[in-house]
Amino acid sequence: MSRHDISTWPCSIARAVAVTGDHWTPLIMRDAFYGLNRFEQFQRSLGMSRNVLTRRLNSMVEIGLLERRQYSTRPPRHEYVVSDMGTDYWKVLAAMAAWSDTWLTDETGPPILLHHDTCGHQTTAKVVCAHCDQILDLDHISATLGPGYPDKLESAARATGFFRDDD
Amino acid sequence: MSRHDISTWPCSIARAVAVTGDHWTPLIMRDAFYGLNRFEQFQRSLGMSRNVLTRRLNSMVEIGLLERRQYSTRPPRHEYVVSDMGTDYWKVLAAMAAWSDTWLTDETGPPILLHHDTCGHQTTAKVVCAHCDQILDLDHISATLGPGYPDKLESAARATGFFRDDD
DNA sequence: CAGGTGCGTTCCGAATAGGAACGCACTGGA
DNA sequence: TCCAGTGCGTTCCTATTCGGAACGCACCTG
Repeated sequence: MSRHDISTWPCSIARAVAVTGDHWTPLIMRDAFYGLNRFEQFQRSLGMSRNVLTRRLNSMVEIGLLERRQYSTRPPRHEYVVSDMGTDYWKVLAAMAAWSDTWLTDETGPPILLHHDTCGHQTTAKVVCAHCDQILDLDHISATLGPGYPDKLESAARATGFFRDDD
Repeated sequence: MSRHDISTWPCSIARAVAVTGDHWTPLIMRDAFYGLNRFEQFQRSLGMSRNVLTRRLNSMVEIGLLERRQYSTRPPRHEYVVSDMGTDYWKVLAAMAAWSDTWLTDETGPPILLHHDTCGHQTTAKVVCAHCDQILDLDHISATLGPGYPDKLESAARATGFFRDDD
């Protein structure tokens, strides 16, 4: 593990990046949400190297984003279905798509539109406060050290000035 | 460019991944949101290789996530400040942190808590429909081809069965 | 029995990341 | 004036990963 291991940092974002922060994982999840679940489908859809896909699928199963399910015993064949953890990752992709459609789209408009069947309208994702439903504006957010922050690093973290005192 | 170029795919997620989908960009943005804006600060905070940081900062400026601003002429020194595009990327990180705190946290709890100054409560991000404010549940979302979808690929896309017809 | 499909594995060359050292312009203190 | 320290990169080398092509193997289908 000479490669950087950020999965144990006391930072939610670092932990998320450690498991989903490569080029393929979000795209594999996207395809899985679209209903793809077999090796060959992912490979054809993404055009990625087969050995890399093997590795990625294995680690996504290990992480818990996907579950490997056998659909044939002879020959043994598996499909990869989205777990609860994986389903919840949808919100990250939705936020990403909303950002992308705002900032990376040319004048022709977004390539794909989302339709919210519940309300019947075309939609994009909005990220709001889980408590008051207001948009989570960076200017009105502050961070405090949480229970999972390692004690031994606490004083160093406070020295950065990032964090307000706990209430 | 023998390396895979996904930035021109007709997919909002692929485009987002193409520009922010490496290990460091989300973490640099996090630090920038915390108020860091100089080379040395990022390097110390993240412990990453200096040449990689140079490359990443340059491409983030080129993409538009950060703006390079000179704060000293002799010697020429720049700082990297978050652009509007970068500020809006906050929602992706917030969604990522919410996901991470749900699924990647051990029993001690999340390392960092967010406090929403507007409503005065501790909070996490929630991803909702921009139109009706209901949670964007994957089961109630369908996709349609948007105006930016390349015509030449349209029939192939429809053949996948992913997309409902446009209204 | 020949060809096709599904799912990998293996091998190799190319690209990238990481680490350490260096360069250079300035600053601040002795 | 000199010397250490800081800020911001660049350069060079090695370790790792990626992409692509080929191969293997078990089945199915005509």
